[in-house]
Amino acid sequence: MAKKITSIEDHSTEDKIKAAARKVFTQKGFAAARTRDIAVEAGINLALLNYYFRSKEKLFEIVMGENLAHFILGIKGILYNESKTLMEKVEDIVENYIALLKTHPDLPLFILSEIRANPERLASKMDVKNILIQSPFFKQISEETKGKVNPLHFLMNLLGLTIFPFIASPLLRIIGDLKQEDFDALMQERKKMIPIWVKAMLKTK
Amino acid sequence: MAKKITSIEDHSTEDKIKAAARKVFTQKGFAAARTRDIAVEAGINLALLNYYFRSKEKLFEIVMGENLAHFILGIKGILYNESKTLMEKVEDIVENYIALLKTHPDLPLFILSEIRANPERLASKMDVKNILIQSPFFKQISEETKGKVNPLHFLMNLLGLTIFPFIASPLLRIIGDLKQEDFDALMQERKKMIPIWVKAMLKTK
DNA sequence: ATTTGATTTAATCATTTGTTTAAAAACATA
DNA sequence: TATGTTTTTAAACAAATGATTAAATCAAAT
Repeated sequence: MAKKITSIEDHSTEDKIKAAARKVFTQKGFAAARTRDIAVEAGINLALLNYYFRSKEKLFEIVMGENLAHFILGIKGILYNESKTLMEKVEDIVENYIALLKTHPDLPLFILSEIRANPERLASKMDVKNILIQSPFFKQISEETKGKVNPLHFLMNLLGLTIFPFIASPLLRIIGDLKQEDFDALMQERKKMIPIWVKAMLKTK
Repeated sequence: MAKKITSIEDHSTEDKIKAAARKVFTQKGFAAARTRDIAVEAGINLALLNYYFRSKEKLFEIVMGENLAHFILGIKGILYNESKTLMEKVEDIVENYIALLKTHPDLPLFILSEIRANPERLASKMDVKNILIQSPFFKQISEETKGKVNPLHFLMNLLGLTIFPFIASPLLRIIGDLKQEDFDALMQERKKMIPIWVKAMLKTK
């Protein structure tokens, strides 16, 4: 197989291809992405793509895996922190995701689209489930709300408030006549507001 | 051009193709959808697709247009109702969308994915913007909250809470070990809860 | 310097896929 | 029935696209 000695150098051919693939796949999705686009973006010969990663499919699996890890494992540290309250973790999660999505806005739509297009691909990553439900964070939702709130509702609310605006940003930007910087400013406001809103929601009922 | 007299009959070839196209496009997206898949789904000869609708692109435009109309114009009546309060309209919108998405769960992801893939296609539908911001609903947000709430935040919250769970349903169903009926039940609960949550959020400064 | 293995290139292949064509079949009308 | 029109079919085409091949180049080791 292909092996690179230049692990210090981040501009190895392999890494250039992977970076280009991440960009093209994430922007256009698997089906619309052309291996030739990836090659051009990486500035390499088309055949090198297959030389280093056997196939478009294999390359995609790698990019998708890293994207998923970036997205989900990124908050694992927060979920498993033993010394913070539920609301402190909410603040951390919101802050983490809004920062991440500012630089990688089309990560959520990419992940969710590809899961819909190919649900079985996710099956192998089902440990996602355990990472979440076994976390102290998940227990805290039940405990600190004394069972009055379904943890799934809590999760949907938190993620819906945080992630949805990025997914719908093209529409929202048209509706609100927003430049990129205006949109970013709105998201910064949400960093502060979402924890407050979530707290208010918890007090109902 | 192709014209059908059998407007009573909903099983004209043209309608069969359109129905099949809606199904395949909405499920797989434009790029991954194969004209042959559509033909098989419709039970017609492949060439008929081009006979009735010049091209895959043209057929897609029609399906997308109808999907968009279904999704956005569907709530126009609610937005422009002159006799209901803001919160009554929130209830109506939530009810409308949860009912719609129960039968058409992949409508939002389809629309948002294709807008991302091809933003200029939406440009023509920019009246979406005016339909919204000129509506009594939009004015009510400012009035009934005395300018304390940015209408865009209000909109993101309402739609995020309502629509996001459907977009993320494959992940949520894995996390929560939910059968389709369990998920539907959760969404029914949200019908009642979201207006309550939104009201609580409005009270926070 | 030569050899050896890894990397890169240009060219080509095989398949998929949107579309077209030409003829057949079905239909309507006189 | 005869005639013209619409609809349907089977076959084929051309372009796009993922993948492969064989030769060239490069780098390191002997």
